[in-house]
Amino acid sequence: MGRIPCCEKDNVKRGQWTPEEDNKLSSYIAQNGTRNWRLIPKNAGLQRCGKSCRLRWTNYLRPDLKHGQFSDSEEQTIVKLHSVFGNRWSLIAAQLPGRTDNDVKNHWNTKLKKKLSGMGIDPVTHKPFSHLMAEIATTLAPPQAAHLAEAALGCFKDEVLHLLTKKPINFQAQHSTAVMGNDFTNYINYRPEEKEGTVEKIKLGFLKAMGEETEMIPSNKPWDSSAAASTSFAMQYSVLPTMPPG
DNA sequence: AAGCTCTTCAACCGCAATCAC
DNA sequence: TGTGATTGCGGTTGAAGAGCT
Repeated sequence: MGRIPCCEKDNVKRGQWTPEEDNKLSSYIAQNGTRNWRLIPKNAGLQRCGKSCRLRWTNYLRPDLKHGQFSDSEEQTIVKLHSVFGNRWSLIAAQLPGRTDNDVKNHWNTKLKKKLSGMGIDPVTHKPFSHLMAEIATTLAPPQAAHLAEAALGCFKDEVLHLLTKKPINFQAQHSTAVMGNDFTNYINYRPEEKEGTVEKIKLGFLKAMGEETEMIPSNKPWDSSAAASTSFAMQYSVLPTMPPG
């Protein structure tokens, strides 16, 4: 049996909308409203499925939509609401006049997620990665923790690699209005001095999780980034090499 | 200049919720 | 109250343009 299709796919055009189609749809809706999407394409003289018309109208043609860049305050709102509601895009978009759920979702996936990751914050839990690593390391017995930590590193390997090998993240600067505005300082509730501890916490957490001797690099020695790179890959594949000698 | 990769965002898909009868 | 139709939602895809080598 299977699902009943929402429309006859053979007779329906797909892909990008033309200005002519937009005009037809807009003028039809201006005169008749948006009742019964199934009939709208037929009545408006469009070879489109009703679902496609609804999407085009709600995401692009509606006169009350904003089409420009997201402002800093809009971004702050999205991040805050996402930390509470998760991927409930329509709920989040409802708090942003003129923005659609699709807009918010796209902006989150293409910009905000990366922004948070780059700041060392997990975009799913909204916690700093260092905290997640520490939680993994401290809440489980070593044998299970080792496997879970491996899995976690697989997920976060890009961010961890960034932390360990690329330029240090400047938490002070990241808290500034240049990135997320003043409110963001309150949103991430941790202190600038955590910068110093981030790498150490990750190393400690994994050493602990792996049941290794917690041999630490003396804090006055610089972290060898090439060794760090191989270390993080090694951790991904469950072999944790000895930390570089001091 | 050409080809490749990356990013963006409009559009599609399928499922779930809601509505109408 | 049950059932089919419609609408809403979130995940995913792919075309187009930008950037890089």
